[in-house]
Amino acid sequence: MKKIERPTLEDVAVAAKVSTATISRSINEPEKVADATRERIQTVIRKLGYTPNIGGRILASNRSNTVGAIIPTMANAMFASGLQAFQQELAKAGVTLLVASSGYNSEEEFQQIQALMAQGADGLLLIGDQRPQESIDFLAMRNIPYVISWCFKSDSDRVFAGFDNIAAASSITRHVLDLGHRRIAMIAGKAKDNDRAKNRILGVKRAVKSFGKNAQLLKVVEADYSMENGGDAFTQLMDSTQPPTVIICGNDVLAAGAVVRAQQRDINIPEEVSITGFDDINLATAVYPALTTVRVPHIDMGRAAAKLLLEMVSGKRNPASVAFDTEIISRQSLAAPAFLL
Amino acid sequence: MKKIERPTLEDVAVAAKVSTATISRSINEPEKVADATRERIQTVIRKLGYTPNIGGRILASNRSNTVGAIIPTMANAMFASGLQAFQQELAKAGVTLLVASSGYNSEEEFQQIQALMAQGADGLLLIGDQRPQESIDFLAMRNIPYVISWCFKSDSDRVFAGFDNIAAASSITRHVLDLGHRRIAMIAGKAKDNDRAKNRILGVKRAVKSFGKNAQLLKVVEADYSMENGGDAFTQLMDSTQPPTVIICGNDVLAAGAVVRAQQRDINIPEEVSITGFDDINLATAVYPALTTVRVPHIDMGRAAAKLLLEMVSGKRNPASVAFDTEIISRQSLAAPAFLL
DNA sequence: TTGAAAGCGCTAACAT
DNA sequence: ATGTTAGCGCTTTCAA
Repeated sequence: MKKIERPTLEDVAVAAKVSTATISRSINEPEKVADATRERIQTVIRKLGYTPNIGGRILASNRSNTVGAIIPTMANAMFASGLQAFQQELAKAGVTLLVASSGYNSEEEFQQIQALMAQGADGLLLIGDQRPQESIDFLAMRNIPYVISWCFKSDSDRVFAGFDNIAAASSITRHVLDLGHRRIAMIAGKAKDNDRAKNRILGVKRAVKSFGKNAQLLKVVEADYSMENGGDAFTQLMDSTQPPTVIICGNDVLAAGAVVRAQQRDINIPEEVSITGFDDINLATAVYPALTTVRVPHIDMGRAAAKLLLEMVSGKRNPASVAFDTEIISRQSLAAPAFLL
Repeated sequence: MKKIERPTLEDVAVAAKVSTATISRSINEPEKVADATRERIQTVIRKLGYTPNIGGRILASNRSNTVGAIIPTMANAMFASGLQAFQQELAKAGVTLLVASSGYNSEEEFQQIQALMAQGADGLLLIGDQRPQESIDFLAMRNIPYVISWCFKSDSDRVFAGFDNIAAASSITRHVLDLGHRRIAMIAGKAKDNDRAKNRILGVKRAVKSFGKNAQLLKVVEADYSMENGGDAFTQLMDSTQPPTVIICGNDVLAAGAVVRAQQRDINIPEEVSITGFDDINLATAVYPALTTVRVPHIDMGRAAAKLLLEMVSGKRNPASVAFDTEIISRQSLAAPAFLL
């Protein structure tokens, strides 16, 4: 079987008896081509099975119609639905998505930034606002547009599509305090290289502090995001000499792990200790009792990030960052502390 | 601030006083360049901040070093960790990943196949072996290598990195029968456009049938993958005049939904009815009681798929498909039926 | 081991 | 509305 040569613009041009420029136009700016011509070209394209060579296109237009996303991990549901929304929004604009994962590691993220840029990404989606100067400088030097999601800063020249982690963590903490809890503990994500984890800790600390002397944050345990680790942290907290009446978790995976462990150890939630989550993923409603948690607008963030990035890629200078509200979803894992009941 | 022109191979060549060909070689086939020359070139490259223009590279080499993956959805954990493994394996080979989602819809998948190929993907990862002839022909016509994951066929010219859904479903069904269950129901994924769902149903049917007259598959309810739908299907099944003693679910999300619903309705699992899952994702251990389920080798599949695809992209004709075993993970949602206890 | 040079297929500025 | 044409930056023979 002979290898069939792939048709080029030139072939189409010859067959349709027009110039290559007209073919190019009829593909990229159809409205600039006469209807009759366009239809004739369409027919020829279909007959020849022509598809543009992406290399030629990128080379000539200096645009790849591709953007990259670097997320900490795809292995849990946390980023998945936001990423999906991001991709779908891009697809509408004919832009495709390159993905890479950093494993919550700044060095690895830097590698992936370079890799995606080397692949010609026109823009980048990054998670969180904490990265080494090296990465920031690199992005600036290469002048590539990027938007940051999962966090928000108002006083920054960077562009965000996210929410205020400090405020969100403070609000769930205040909610917990309002219910009467005074002895609070936290199971947080590892704060290293992770400003979301860091800020959630900060938010809890601030809310407790500003509540006054009566309330205290007994302990903050940091753990990598997994149910197992959440369970271990729970054990550690409950076995301490002064156990908390509520445990605020930096994420639903950790919280779910804590709830499951409580069950195994026959500790009643929320009677003996309350637990709260963060993110509102599937897991939150799977555990028993279901998690009271902070709902994060995954889908909206993904969509907004895509829109912003698309604008920036097509030349808009400094689009306004967008901040989303979070919402406390009340379920059964949180109640007033026992001594009040 | 003046826009700095991005340096090209030519610039590097001039600065290093060699030809562009040598620079190109020192990047792509370093061993073919004298050590001294290579080092000199390296220095210049760093000084100028040179990075290759991807368009030029693709155009000249006719290779994009990019592969695409089209998965039904990123919005649940099912495909996430396999995709992550796939990407990481690719990254080792300097290949980047384009992703798109099809929403379990063949037509949409076809669109995405075209989109990713138009973006120059050198190869494709597809989920499942069921797609319209249109898609198959298109892939064949364009002669693009692709591997199929999440299922397996031995008598096919396509390349698979997956497992046998029929066998896996049969094995959990036999396990259930061995425990003494005779009245079985199933909550399956929607079979349309989804051969994994279809084959899992088939596997259950076959195992029940070959067990003989005593056992019967009362009913198969199809539902889109969500906990809510799983719960609704559970209700429907339990409210029927002849409720089952065990419900085999086509996926952990559906099973988790069923377990949660049982809790809400105060139906004891596994005393009143047993439930089994499929996939072994996080959710399986979050619900109470934890799901007895079929473990699918997500990570291994992702890795194997990447290796196969990489081979095919670099010219290997027909690498051997790889089949993985699944494993039944026993937890607490499955027990012998009440009348045997 | 290195260099010269011919494209790769497309877009976009300009001309008509 | 359409055509002409000059590159875009790189890889890859072929020759030296």
